Amino acid sequence: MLSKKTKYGLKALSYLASLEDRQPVQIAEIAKQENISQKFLESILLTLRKSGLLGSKKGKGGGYYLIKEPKDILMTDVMRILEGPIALVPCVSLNFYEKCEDCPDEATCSVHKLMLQVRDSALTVYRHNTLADLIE
Amino acid sequence: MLSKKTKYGLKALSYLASLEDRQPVQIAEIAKQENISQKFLESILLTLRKSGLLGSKKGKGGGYYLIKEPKDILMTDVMRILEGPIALVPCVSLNFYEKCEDCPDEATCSVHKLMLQVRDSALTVYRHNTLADLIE
DNA sequence: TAATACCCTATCGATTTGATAGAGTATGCA
DNA sequence: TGCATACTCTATCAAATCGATAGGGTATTA
Repeated sequence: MLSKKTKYGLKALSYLASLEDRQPVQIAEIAKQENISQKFLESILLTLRKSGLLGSKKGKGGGYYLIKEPKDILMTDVMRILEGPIALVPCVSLNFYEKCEDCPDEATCSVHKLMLQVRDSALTVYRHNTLADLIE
Repeated sequence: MLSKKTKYGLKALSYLASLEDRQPVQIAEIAKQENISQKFLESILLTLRKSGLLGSKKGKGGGYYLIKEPKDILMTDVMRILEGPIALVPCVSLNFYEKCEDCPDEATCSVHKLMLQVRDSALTVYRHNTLADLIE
């Protein structure tokens, strides 16, 4: 299941991308437009800023804004920042690899075999979608 | 993330499929061979039996066995039984559909759009894999 | 009839999730 | 300068979920 964090993060990014200019937008505006708890959204936007997808401006007239153009923001990056690993098990993860404790041999593991295919299929989707594609 | 329940369930099914005959196999044997907590596995096998994938025999010489041939057991069915919805959000689920509370319009929702593609890519994988494919 | 092995319910600690509260700090403008 | 604005950060919390375990019940077979 997709976490609310990821869902809200995607919606917030889409909202920013849908605006014509790249002026700072207040948290309150995004929260209201997208039906998101403002405080929760606050922490999500902070994550996105720290990871380099968003910029922020403090004080009056401040807010959050996209640093890159929507067409240059890949879903692979967004998903890894918000949701974490794209793989369903650590032993097939490219960026978060971990060996299974219980599994003696990955090469013959049926779960490994299946999850490798699932990961690749998901990666293909995320690599072919930018933020711009989502708001068309 | 894939739950341990699904992971163990897949391993147990693969173990049964890898055996030559279809005689009942005791929980203890599967648990030992696949490094799974026996009690936990017990509840998983019970789920698989209730859903029709496994049969069981009580008493001495009893155990669990596959009802269908491995090549006739689709991963779509296995995953739905063990893990639940294949979709990452209920609003794109075929078998567990639910409307999002916060989302005013699915047709224009960016999350919906992306998750629809992810679901389809996962479904394609699960539909093209049977239990027999996993143990090759 | 006794041993075996599945059946079922209950419980429990740990973790995660989604949300909230509140104080701190930088900025812009009058 | 001083104040209002709006992001920043930490702490907390209830609820849900997960993985695991315990223990007794019941059907079957040798």
